[in-house]
Amino acid sequence: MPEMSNDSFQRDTASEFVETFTIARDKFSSNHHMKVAHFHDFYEIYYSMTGEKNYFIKDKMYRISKGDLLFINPYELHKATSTSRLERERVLVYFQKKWFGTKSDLLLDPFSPFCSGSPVLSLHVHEQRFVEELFHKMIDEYRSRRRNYLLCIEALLSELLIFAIRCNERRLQQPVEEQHSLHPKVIEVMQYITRHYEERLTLGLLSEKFSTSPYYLSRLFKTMTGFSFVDYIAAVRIMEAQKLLRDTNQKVTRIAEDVGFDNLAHFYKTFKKLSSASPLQYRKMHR
DNA sequence: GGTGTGACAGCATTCGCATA
DNA sequence: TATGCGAATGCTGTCACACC
Repeated sequence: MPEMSNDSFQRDTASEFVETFTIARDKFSSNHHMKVAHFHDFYEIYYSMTGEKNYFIKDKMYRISKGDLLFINPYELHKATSTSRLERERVLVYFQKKWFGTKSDLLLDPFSPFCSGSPVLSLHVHEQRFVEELFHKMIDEYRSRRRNYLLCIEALLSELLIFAIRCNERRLQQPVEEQHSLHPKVIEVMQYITRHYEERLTLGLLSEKFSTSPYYLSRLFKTMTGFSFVDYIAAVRIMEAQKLLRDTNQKVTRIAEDVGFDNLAHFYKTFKKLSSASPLQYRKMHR
């Protein structure tokens, strides 16, 4: 495996704005965590080179270790937490569907890890070498900015996706190994929040509804998902608000109300925290 | 009027620890 | 594994104000 560059870019915040394509390989200590539940409007591919971490995606927790490829769709809620004290090394690829042009059909392939089976592909050693070589070439092109480098990266990314689709197809034909599921109570609570985000939701109300202690529910939620009860509710509400801002012409005040915020000032603060833009700025950026 | 921000008080949530 | 308690933290709602 050739030595890759140590590029880095702003990461693990919902503020990332990726216009076309970004790639980076970086190292970071176990102290580094995503601070909040996290989602964005671009595709993400994560490759783990060393270390271990738990990755919460949508409503499941996955244990990620060396040689694992992870595929995250736009607007999919995710958050990573470290499980070891060791330094970790990873490659991250972010790209927009529109940039990927006609090849974006690969994203919708029935065997694409973006849309079928588990979002995690655990690679054998020879497969890891192949994928790392592709990443190395992508990073080299990305850094050098030589003539037609984006076309070259597009071809390399297509090769990576085709490889992933074939791996996934083979895997789906074999007996499925169950991923790390969340505690049933946590799943129930999450599903309830997703269906009732516009209502008033407190730890007290939900612990009563699901016959458990608020202390225990709060702790269980944090342990299982990596983020707190209130973080999750805020993320679900802001995702819905973003959807309404993109797809409708409703006023911000109305949207805030519709997604469950009693208080407008609080809505603005939470929206900015998770989207790094005010509601109207967000609407302009996504129209 | 609609949008956006800051200060502040009250209280819901989280954390650390203990117990069954 | 599940729960409870006290203390600390920080989220939430209210109000005031500025800008367009």
